[in-house]
Amino acid sequence: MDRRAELEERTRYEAAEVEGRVFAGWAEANVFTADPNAAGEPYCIALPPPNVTGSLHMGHALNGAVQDLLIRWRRMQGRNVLWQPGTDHAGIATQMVVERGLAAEGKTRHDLGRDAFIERVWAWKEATGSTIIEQYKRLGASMDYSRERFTMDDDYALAVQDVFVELHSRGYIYRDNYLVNWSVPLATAISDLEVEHKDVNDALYEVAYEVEGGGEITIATVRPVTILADVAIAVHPDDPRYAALLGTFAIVPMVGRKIPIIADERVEIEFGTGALKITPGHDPIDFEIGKDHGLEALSAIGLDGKLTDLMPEWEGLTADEGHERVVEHLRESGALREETPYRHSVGFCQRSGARIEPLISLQWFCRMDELAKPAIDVVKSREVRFHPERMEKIYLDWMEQIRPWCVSRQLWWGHRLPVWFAADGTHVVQVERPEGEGWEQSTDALDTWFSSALWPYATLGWPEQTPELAKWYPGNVLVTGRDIINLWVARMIMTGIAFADGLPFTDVYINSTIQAADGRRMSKSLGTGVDPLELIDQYGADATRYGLLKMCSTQDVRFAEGMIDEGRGLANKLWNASRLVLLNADPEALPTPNGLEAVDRWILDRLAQTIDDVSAGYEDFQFSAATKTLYSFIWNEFCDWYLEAIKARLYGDDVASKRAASETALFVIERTLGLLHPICPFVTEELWSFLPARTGLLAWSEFPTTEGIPRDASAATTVAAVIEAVTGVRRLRQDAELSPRAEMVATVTGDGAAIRAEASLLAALGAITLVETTAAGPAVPLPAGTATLHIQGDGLAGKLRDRIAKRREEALAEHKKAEAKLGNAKFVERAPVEVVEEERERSERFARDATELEAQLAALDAG
RNA sequence: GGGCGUAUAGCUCAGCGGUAGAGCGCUCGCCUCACACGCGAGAAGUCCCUGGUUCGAACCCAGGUACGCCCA
Repeated sequence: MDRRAELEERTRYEAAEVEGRVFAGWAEANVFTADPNAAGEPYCIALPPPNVTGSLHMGHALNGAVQDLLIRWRRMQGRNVLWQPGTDHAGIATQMVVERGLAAEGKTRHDLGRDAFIERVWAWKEATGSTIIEQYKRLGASMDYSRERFTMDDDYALAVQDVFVELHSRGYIYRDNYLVNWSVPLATAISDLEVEHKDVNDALYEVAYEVEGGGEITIATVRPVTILADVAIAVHPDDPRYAALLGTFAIVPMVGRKIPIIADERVEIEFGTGALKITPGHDPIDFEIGKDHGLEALSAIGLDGKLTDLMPEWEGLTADEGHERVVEHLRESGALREETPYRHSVGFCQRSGARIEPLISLQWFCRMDELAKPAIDVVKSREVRFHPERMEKIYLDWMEQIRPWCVSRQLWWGHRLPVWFAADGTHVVQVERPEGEGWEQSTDALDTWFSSALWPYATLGWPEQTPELAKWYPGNVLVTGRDIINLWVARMIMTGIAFADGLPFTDVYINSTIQAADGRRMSKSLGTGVDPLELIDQYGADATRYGLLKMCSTQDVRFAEGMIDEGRGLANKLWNASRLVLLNADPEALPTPNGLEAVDRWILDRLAQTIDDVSAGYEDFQFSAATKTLYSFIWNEFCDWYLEAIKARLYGDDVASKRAASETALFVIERTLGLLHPICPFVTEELWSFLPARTGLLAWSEFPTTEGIPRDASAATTVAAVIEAVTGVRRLRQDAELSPRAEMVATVTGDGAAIRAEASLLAALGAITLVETTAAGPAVPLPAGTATLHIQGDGLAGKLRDRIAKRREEALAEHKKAEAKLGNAKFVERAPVEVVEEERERSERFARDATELEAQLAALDAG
């Protein structure tokens, strides 16, 4: 079947039929493949590497749509683009996935041993690790898939180790016994950013401790089980209630330990009883206070989550069981004075959902303050810009009070620390195994975010000076979600400055968070998730991309499927508009307009404006605005008016007129496809293949500019008058209950030369025939302000009496409003002259309209 | 406890000093030779509340109310 017949047959745009084929075409032509030796100013985006265990969710889809828009747009502008894909190894998540598989076989990772387990993880990764990257293809993402990287690739792993060693040698990385966030089920430390805080209903217990030498002191606690590890009681130095007790000792209930009563300004006088039990082994503030006062840290709960031998008969109980026993014991002994419901915020492990135990353990930390300093400066100086701008506050707030980062994890899957222990317990930090016998590598793995912090340059081959690194680093843009700003954006900037000698990107676009339709968080566990792949199946990738980009501006949004549907509608509309033109255009016509009529000049003027607006939208990260501009141009201007206006010319016998219409329409379509391509790549590429005289793929074509497109304001005025006339006549037909296609005869009064010249346009669009007569009928005022269209027809005015009366009321009301403004001396005096002038015109126009309508009513009533 | 954001048509959202907008939904009329995933017409809004600034406020400022999110 030839292409024309094919186009005739395909009366709907079928995304499912097109997308796979078009994508394969791009792949075959290597459109996405980046070449460091190619010409063009470099432009680089590193895909924030999704978790290797993940599958595409709405956040990824939006994120991918934005990045692909930028990349396709820049590619069309002739930039040498690289969009770098890949995944991160997600230590905890991946280990959990593989352990679940083992559990199904009745095994644990300990049955296999570390090496065999890691082999098994690799096997899993080889089998399913590229799932999410494959899913990005469904979205049309034009990443260079040949460069897919993984944070555990051999050379990447070396880069990670180099950074660790370097940070250690600069004195940033150190090992210490410290209170960390401990996840009992995962048996590992986690960082502050992996802890989620939630409000929980607990109880506040007031417990009396005996004071040596008589009396007692009552403290308040939400975790009485930690009493077993108390090492002091602290009160505020200015608290008169306890001044006399300072320097004396209290006796810890149950265990009988003698502990000092000390003064510390960090105690809140108003909280509880004002006396704070100090348990450095289980609370961050207590840990600090304990350190400053030289107190020992005891642990009531061990790393296994069970009670230690501080109370030998309870050793091995779970923390919850221990809590019950302690409360029971305190109650029976009479030490428990008060138990009141208490709601407070508690940390939970993001991955396992378990309550975090703050526990002391020996971990590796990275001091961040010095790394943060230059990274703060580049944001404050706007070398790195956040979009929307206010997002930089989140970054700066965190960076300016940054704390040491616990980088070690007690996991098997991940980058093992380049730390080597000798038999005597001493250690060295270096990449290579040291010479000699008996060295054991640290069993700890690095926090996954430690390795992903290097993503923008380690994927380019750093620390080797590769052509890729030379070409694409520093990079341009990072597109991500707000929750990632501190986990990632901050760390990429910090390490980029410290190691790669430049910024990983200069713009950070934070995309909206998409909430479920009911305003809740979109999540699988809540069952509120929407699968973007299902949307792509149902509506097509173009529609999904369009909808996501339309939905998201600078604030969070509720998911609205209607926006996706709107995208589908637009794709179909563009498809059919193109069919109309391609199937009916002069076969000799090329997209180079000549011999233009007013409506042709009008649509070209509108096209030029659209090119400016869309380009500005892409440039300023205003993607939602760009989708709206394109929608209204394509649908409401090009289809609703221009195509309707030229149908008669396309079907008619006037060769020159048909030729001009064909050329103009083809030209507008050609440019529009280019403009829309970054948002809807599939339908535009498919249509491109049907254009006459095109070369190559749209994805590689030049992005439209306004160069050579004539601007014509007077054509815009004329067409606006025609549109007003046609709309007015349609309204009259509806009100008079005439057929929508009824031919109408009209006459123009007033200064109507421009509209008289467009008689054929009025006929084509509105079935209106202009005649010269003095008979006045129902009036349609035209926007030029001085011309009026009078519709001829027996009895027509009578049918329209209500409408005429209503319009008169409206005109009077508007006139009155304008007069009131003009009557205000201060307005006339202080408002800009244009505004006053405009108001004057409005007033006159409404007065004229009202008079005209009044006369018609009078004529009607006179019979 | 600290911070950020949002309240505009039935729904989801634009607009951010000078005549209240879109899509969907709704009402009415159309199978008009690109599209019924369509075409035409229409109804629908104390722009959260109270003050203030201004000739003029949905828009700026202050306070309040209600939601949402982030950080500790």
